Amino acid sequence: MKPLPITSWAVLGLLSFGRELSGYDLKKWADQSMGFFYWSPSYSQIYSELRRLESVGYAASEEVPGDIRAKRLYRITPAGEEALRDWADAAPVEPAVLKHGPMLRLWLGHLQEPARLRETLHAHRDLAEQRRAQAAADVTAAEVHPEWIFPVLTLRWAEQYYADERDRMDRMLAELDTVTGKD
Amino acid sequence: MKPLPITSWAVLGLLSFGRELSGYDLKKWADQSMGFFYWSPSYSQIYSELRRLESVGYAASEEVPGDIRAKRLYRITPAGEEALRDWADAAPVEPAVLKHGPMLRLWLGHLQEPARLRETLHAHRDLAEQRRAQAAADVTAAEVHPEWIFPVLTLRWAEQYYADERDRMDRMLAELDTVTGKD
DNA sequence: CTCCGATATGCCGACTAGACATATGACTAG
DNA sequence: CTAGTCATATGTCTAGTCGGCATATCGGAG
Repeated sequence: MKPLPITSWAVLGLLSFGRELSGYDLKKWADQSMGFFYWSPSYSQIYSELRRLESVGYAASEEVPGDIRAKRLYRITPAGEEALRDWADAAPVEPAVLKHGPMLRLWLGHLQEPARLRETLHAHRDLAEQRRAQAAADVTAAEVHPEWIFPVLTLRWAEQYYADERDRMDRMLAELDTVTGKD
Repeated sequence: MKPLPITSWAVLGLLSFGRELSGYDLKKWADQSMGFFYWSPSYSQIYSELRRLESVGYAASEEVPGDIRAKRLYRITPAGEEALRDWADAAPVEPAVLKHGPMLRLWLGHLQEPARLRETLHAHRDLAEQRRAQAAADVTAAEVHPEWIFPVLTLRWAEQYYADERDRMDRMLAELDTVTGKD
């Protein structure tokens, strides 16, 4: 019995809030609730993780005939809940990993027109502000549910994270002006 | 002729500073200089990227008999430099992606002892401070070379990034205390 | 009336990480 | 003095992951 990858536990974690979800629901909800601080696994990934979780007995599913087309709803099993708790308790926490495309571009700044570079960084700054606003709105919507306290904490964190990101970009743009002489 | 993945351009970018480097050198230098804001491609990845870059004519190499064992030094070709410039100018910049393990743990906070969770977040806080200090030291070492201005800008950004990360963790730990009643 | 987007699932190819394999000299702990 | 570990240097192999495409149907926009 080999250890499961983190993605498996993340998907099982989505199920651990007690709702029955289809693969499609799961993806949408993952994008919304974990998307601010963690990756968004692709649909294909989610569907194959669900099959794996079911095969090891951590999840169970049933076919539900829908209006448009049938779907399969998954729920966590008691065995799955126990395994998830054990994992959260014992597994080492890997450090945060960042893949920052705009910074990579800045690092290669000697290859580009300063004006073009500034455009790129400015677009990133605006995106950060959009995400901050979205996180702020999600906090407001979620904090009325006391059982979502931990997701709310991460949303508050995300709001600050994207505010910081926006402010760093503003400072970086100003610094870039002094370096390239505003040309 | 299909487009190359970003990693190819990142490796070519490492060569664009004009030095001749072995795959081993490249990995070490990538860890040091881009590691703060971008992933660190594995050795296997780097070696296969170098072979690909040479096969499309963007890099050239020569065998150098070393003291201990021979090594192969790569350099960028004029065609590679032009292709890299075109890429930097034209390719869309993908948004930054974060994979934040400690936040994932907080999101699943209902599964864990509050004390254990606090340990995890505190360890992450200390790691952020370490990285901030390292980035600050690298800024000092690199800013004496005027041709490294863009890498220096990204290092200054990284110093602020990890300072912000540290401060957010401090605030999050305080907030967690009020939520879980310091138990 | 046709095209597009949302629902819902899944395959396939390409990309990526990480463990391991190999070879050797230099340091270092018992 | 000798075994173990580290650094150099390159590479194979497995498993994990992403993104594009395929499929099917319904409702709304133009």
